[in-house]
Amino acid sequence: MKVTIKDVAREAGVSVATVSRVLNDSGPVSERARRRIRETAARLRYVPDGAARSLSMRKTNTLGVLLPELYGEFFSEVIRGIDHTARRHHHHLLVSSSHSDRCEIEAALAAMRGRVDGLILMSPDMDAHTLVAPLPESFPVVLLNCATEGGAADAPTVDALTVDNYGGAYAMVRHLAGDGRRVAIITGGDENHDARERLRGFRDALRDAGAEHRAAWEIPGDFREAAGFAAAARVLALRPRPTAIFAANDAMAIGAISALREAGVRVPEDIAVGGFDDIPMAAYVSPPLSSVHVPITELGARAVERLLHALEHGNTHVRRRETLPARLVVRHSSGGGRSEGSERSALAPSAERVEPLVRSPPTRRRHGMGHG
Amino acid sequence: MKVTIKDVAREAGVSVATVSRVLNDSGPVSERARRRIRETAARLRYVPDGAARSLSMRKTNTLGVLLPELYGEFFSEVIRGIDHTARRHHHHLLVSSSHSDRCEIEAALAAMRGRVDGLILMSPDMDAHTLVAPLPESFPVVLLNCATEGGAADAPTVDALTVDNYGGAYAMVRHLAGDGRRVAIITGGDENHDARERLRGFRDALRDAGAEHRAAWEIPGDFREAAGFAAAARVLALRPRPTAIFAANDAMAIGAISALREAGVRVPEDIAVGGFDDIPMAAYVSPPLSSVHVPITELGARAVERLLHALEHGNTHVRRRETLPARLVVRHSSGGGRSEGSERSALAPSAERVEPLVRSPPTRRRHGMGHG
DNA sequence: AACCAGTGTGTAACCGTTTACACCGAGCGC
DNA sequence: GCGCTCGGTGTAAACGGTTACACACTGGTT
Repeated sequence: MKVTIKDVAREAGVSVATVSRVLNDSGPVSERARRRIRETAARLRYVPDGAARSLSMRKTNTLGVLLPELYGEFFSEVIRGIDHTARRHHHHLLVSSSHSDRCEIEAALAAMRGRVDGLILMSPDMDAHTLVAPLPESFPVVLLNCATEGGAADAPTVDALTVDNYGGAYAMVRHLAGDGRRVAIITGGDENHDARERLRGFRDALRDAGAEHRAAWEIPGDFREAAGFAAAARVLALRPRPTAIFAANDAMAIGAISALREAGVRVPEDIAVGGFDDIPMAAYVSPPLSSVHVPITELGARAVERLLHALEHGNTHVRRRETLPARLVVRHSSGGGRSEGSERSALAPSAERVEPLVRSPPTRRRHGMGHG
Repeated sequence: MKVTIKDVAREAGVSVATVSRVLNDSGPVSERARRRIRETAARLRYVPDGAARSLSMRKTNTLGVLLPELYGEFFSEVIRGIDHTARRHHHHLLVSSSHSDRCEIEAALAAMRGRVDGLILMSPDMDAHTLVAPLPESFPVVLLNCATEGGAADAPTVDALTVDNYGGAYAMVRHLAGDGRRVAIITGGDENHDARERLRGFRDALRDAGAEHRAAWEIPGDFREAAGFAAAARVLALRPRPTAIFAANDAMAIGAISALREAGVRVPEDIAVGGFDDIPMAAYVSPPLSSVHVPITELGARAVERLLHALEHGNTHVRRRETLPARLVVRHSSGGGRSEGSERSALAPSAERVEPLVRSPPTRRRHGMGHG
């Protein structure tokens, strides 16, 4: 069928060991043989078989990536960070989407056995510990945005990375409540770890701000635009009516703004709106959406670095849980920035106020949209 | 180290062959042995090794996917279609990004040998035939949006899928020129296959419409937002000034609209703008952007189906080149749809006119943006 | 009684690599 | 001349599965 190392060896008049040594630069080979083998391999178009190599070396140079989905602005950016870092370290990516389904995750995990050296797992809807428990102790795993119940907080049993959902939500809600507004939240579901943390930040911020807080102001959502639309309608029916809405992600915030606009409610004059994630579209909607910027790409990049580190040290390193900072980005939907009519405001995020650091948004966006 | 099939066999008091037969449902095994093996395998948490399996069966159940990038609205949607279809057929995905660099592509191709059963390759910037030429004849490949110079048009040497760049551009330019407008184009680069086809559609549409056409009205771009911004400035300096701009993709169209707005030029009254791709953001910018909708997700899905078909038939099937239709979507930036101020127009694509079919945009978007 | 079909099982070859080990010269100090 | 190291090479055993083949046993035909 295909041309194997034996074909090359026979053709070049040497043994397979010598061919292997030349191709991997392992062990001494005479210059003459070296040249002839190189030439033969090129002529025969020989390419070593990955599966055989992996089996023999017990190393695949491949990282498994298991995300809830593979598309959408959020996951896309995660993958970007993962891909970029992995390829820099000459590793391949075996990706799969779990659809947050326990069976699918378990199946994917089983299927990856022997095909990957380590795993990056993102599963915000499920307890990750029970998922990775069946895996052998020596198998390196990095968790992304997962609830990690097991182990003490300062000595986790598995590596984990999170963005600062709590802190970001806290900052946003303090900002929204700052003008004496009554703040409602559209949540992201009870099962979701990110959603729970953001809700916790919301509650603590209101408490610390001395602002009023009612259970009815916590409207359930599911991270999708439609939920934001529906939830905003419910907010409008509340008495006293909240004067600010914190949506647990940007998609729901955008849905909420749609609903408010249809109802003739002005944003931000009547009701201010804030989101979470700072997806690229946030700066483009009208009015430009205040949000919490999370370093999504960096999250993926750091995950790969941690995984490779574990690989190098035989997974004997000390496990850590790391939280990446989130930054408040104030645009017009919460009263900051420039008014809607002026110049590029709806199209370019030139008028945003960022805390505490200044970001440079156009670069990222300009690269992200083109194709080909 | 890990638990292998031999461990299971020893523990269950049978031979490896029997264990293998049970786990794969191949060949007859007594009910008693079957039960004991199942129980033992579960107790030992045995999971077969993928690499060993691939090597032995000469089948990996994995598809290679090589794209210019892995992120951004466009590629993200392609991956979505690929992932969804592949997992439905129980195949895994080994993905890689090429950055349109010849060396990287060749390296990735080599690395995939023995790890994948077939390949989906998207490389709009490069002649794909010279890329896949080194691959063995028996290795199935599906090209996406590639220039395929080799072979007669009706008997291509390799499977290929494209979207109707020419037809979509043609429809858009006929639409823009319909009101007697002078249409300029912002191109996507000479090397890019998609860009070339869209330029061809532009030229033919102007010719068929009997509209004026000048070489100076073809402004070079590169598919990125910044290029659209710069190109629009150049358009404004032309005399007579064009009254419509066809940007070869949406990212450049959005950049162009920014530039026009900064210059105080009204869109669409003074200059109408049309894009290409219909990325999710297109309906959200202000004014909502007319574009050409391409079935990106379906492109990925079809590619997988073609690949699996080739796999089933030992790659002996007859190669085909297929073109997926593109649809004109008229929104306000080209004079269609509702005016900017009314209701949800800037936020929801409720006011768009679609030809020839009606699409249902909210569904896709609502799923695409959330995370978790 | 010889034959055959069919079921259940084990042995061993094979998939395409890497690599431990053995071996053989050559060069060199003693 | 003897033992040494050391560069260069080949042989064969892994790696962890699948599977062709042989074989044993059972029960029903001829």
